[in-house]
Amino acid sequence: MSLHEGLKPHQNCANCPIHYRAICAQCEPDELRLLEEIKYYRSFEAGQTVIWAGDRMDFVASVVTGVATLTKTMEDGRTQMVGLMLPSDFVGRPGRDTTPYNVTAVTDLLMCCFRKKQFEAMMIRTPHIAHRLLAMTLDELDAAREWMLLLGRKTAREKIASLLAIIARRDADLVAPQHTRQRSFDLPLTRAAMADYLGLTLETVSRQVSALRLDGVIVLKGLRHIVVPDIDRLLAEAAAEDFTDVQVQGR
Amino acid sequence: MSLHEGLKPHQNCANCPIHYRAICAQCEPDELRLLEEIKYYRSFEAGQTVIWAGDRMDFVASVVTGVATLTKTMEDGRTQMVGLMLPSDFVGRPGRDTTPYNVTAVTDLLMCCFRKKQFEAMMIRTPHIAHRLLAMTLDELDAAREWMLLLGRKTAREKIASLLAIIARRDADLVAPQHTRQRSFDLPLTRAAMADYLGLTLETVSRQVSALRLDGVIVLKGLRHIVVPDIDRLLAEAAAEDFTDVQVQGR
DNA sequence: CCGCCGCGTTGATCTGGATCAAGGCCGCAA
DNA sequence: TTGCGGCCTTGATCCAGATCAACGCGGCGG
Repeated sequence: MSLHEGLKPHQNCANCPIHYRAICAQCEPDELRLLEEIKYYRSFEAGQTVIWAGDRMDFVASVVTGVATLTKTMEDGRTQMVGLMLPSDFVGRPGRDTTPYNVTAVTDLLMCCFRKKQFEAMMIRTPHIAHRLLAMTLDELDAAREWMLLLGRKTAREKIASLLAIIARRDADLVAPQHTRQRSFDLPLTRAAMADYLGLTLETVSRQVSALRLDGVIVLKGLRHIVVPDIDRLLAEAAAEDFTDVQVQGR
Repeated sequence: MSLHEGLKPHQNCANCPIHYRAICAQCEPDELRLLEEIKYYRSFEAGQTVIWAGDRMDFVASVVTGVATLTKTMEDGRTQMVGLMLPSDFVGRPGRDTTPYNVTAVTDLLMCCFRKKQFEAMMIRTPHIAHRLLAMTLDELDAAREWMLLLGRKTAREKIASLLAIIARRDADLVAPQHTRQRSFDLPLTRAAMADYLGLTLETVSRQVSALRLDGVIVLKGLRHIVVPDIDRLLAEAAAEDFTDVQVQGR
């Protein structure tokens, strides 16, 4: 699918696939019209870097389609993913002009951007945007803290199961809610990216994915498509007591 | 020091020790007067739980003096600290009525509280508060992401050094800025709490603290008071390239 | 004075995941 | 067709940190 084909359908915010959960979700029609005037789209190919840590960032943006990651890297090369940005997530920080992490497109990526200056001005005029940004930031903070529990205390197997559960859920949210226990989705990450996410090595990721497959928790169709026969089983493997609750009330 | 002695001096927000960096930092005098009317103090003794994960939380609060922790616990008892709240930090989430983590006083603790309902009403009327809360939440998110790097990729020794560096910095911020390389501070956490913070066991914490002491990176005066002869040496041990930058621009 | 308890240290051993190494699969370009 | 590069898997070995265990120290209540 070409990226340019993706552009046209969303010129109008009203048909935008992420409108109901993005930064603009609470905007009134007139506010939306203002946003529509200043927005512009940027697309990135899989693997491209959107912005480097420490660089000047003069825009903020919503992920429209595709997946981006935020990563931190130490001088010696150790890297840790600190954010997985899926459609509707918001990237950038009003009131600061450099990013503290790399932003990378891991799949082809379409972003809805606003010049930071203009966006900041909007924020002051339209409280709905500031309000929505606060709510989204608080959600991100909760997610980051959940992730800290994962990084600090979960086993490799639990980490893998948790990641799969998160992606399965976010994927399910985008389409109709499902009432069966079966889920299936495409894994947007390489083994190396999963390792960076989970604080593991890619070998360990590979081994644990194999183990979950051998134990029947997941079924692989090709390398990247995953079928989960029983989502509850996966959640149990993730040791995620309160996943359902937290995520549901989250957004 | 009795907790009640602590109450009187801050009845007036203007003399409050955390006023310049807490949620109320950007308030105009008239806004401050409104806050002053609805605020109330609560104090907790070291070890007391402020609120349990999942419980209804009908207030939000600033830490005035003392230290509190946010922790998450799995059914099998594994626990991970997900927030270390020092004076001026803000606890609670407007727009949600339960906490997803335990809040515990690790030292004697004084909090400046607001009923959530009233606070939410204030937020709508006074944009300075909403604005400040957004900035503080974004800072928290950055700190959480820094912490994720620590949990996912740092060695035990680096973790300890990082924690000591964070506390040394926050402590230094509260008093006059220091231009010597030497720092000293009281460690407000037990070995077990440090372990929960860092995703380690308390034995490993104990061993690594000893190792840093034997290597001359830190000097212990009693169990809890720590002298850092050369803060740059400690930062190097923490593998914290950008600590200074990030924290300075942070608040 | 004794015994207990909370907190910390230190030692011995074990193990989950890292590291090092080899090879498989697939798409693509020459 | 061959060769190559990206991605993934699997095996062998190693080691940082967990686990299990013992003990030290100071405060406190009997």
